[in-house]
Amino acid sequence: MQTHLRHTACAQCPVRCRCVAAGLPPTELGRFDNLIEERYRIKRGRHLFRQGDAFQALYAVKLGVFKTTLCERDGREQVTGFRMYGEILGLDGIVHQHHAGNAIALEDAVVCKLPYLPVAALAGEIQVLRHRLLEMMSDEIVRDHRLIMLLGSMNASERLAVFLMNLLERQHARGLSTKELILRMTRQEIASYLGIQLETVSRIFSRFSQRGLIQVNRRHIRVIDAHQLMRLAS
Amino acid sequence: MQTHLRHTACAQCPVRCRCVAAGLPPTELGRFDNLIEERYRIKRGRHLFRQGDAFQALYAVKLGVFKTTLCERDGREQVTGFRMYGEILGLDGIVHQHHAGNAIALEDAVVCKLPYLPVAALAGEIQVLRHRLLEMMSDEIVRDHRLIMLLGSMNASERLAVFLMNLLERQHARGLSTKELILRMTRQEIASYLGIQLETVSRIFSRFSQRGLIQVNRRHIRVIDAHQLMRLAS
DNA sequence: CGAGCAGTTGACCACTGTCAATCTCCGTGG
DNA sequence: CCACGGAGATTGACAGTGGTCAACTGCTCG
Repeated sequence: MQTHLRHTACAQCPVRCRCVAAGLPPTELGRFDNLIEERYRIKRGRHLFRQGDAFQALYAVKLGVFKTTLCERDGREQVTGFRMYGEILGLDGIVHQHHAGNAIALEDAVVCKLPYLPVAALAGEIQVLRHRLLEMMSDEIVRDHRLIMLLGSMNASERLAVFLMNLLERQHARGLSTKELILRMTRQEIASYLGIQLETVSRIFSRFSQRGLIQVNRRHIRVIDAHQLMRLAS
Repeated sequence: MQTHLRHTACAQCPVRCRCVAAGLPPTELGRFDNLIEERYRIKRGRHLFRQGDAFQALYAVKLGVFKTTLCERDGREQVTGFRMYGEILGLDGIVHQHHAGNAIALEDAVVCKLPYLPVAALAGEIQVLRHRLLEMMSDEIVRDHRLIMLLGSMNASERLAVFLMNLLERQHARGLSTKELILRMTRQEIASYLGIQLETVSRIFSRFSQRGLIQVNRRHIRVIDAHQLMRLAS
């Protein structure tokens, strides 16, 4: 499932500013770094962890994109989020010591394993780390609430517009294009995330395209009228 | 908006076992207790805090029920949760130092104000408190994910069945009746929370009633066939 | 090069939303 | 004490968004 990677110091990590280690002064960064035993390469389509697995660590995405999902007894799968580099996976495992959902790589990915107990212990000593940890959890809660609002009160077009704007925003924050999008997920996965059917996703992409808001070619999206799209996302 | 209350020690608090202070040994409970300057009485319908307010503290519900909501620019309001005693409000304010949503009392309520920075500082020293804090945030994330699953993949009847079972569960955990429910919220608030219309809530209550699953009298629900209801909630 | 998965599009219809009328409490004030 | 007003809840009629089923296309990858 996973391939080991040679250790690379946090100090050299290009996504440190988004990670749990953000803001740590050099001396303490070293202590944090020592806790990270392993970095993994996860192949596209493989699980980083599964619902019900014993919880041992949080994971920081260094490269690639993951989807997080929940499975019902009856087999229905709900996508609860997409995580790209600099974001954290596994926060929902802390309460019950078991992962509450799945994390699956949408493309070949690399993660750092942050063993929970040692990190939490270090957070006792280092104030910056402690606040950062609480901040990241709070951030996840805020994002979840926004998704709840989307699912609870928007129609299909609004949902898709919000979804696109959100991806563009995250690309922008990472210094990437704000016009071009390469979707890492299938229509099915987008649909599940947005609480609609895959056919509806497809139809609305087509409608947006006809109205001159975007150009669609399978996973490749080019934004033509960002302003109009923003208005739709209200 | 708020009325001050005389200080009551955490050691005597009947809901301590559910609070952030759960599991603290007596000596350290005193230190925690010292941080809590104030306890408030909130009248029904009043805000505990508003979206955008500066974030200073978390709040533990001692008595009563709150709804948490998010407001859109266009005035749409989405209910994101209901909190009863022993639960925590305000965790979404930590990231941006501003409350990300509203908290409104559905009946006369009492809360303890837990000033964030002092509590976080104490969490640096007391391991139990630190873990408890992280646990409660993780718990909120898990609950949000379950709501996302409900909103993303269930039909209206399933949503209402899950809602009822969830309330019953929480009552059970608190030693209250598992057959009788007094709803503290309006049909409109239930509807918003479940991502449907209030008329749909009303219709499905009627349908459940006709099928002999429950008896409905406005805010008063009596469960007749819990097993069947559970099955619906799948 | 072929199989199979991903995506698009059409036809049809059901669930739920919308609008409106009515009913039932409950609190307030004459 | 009763009448009145208003908010909350129920119910009906109708309409529309989005779900379902099915056919078809075109990548992509082994």
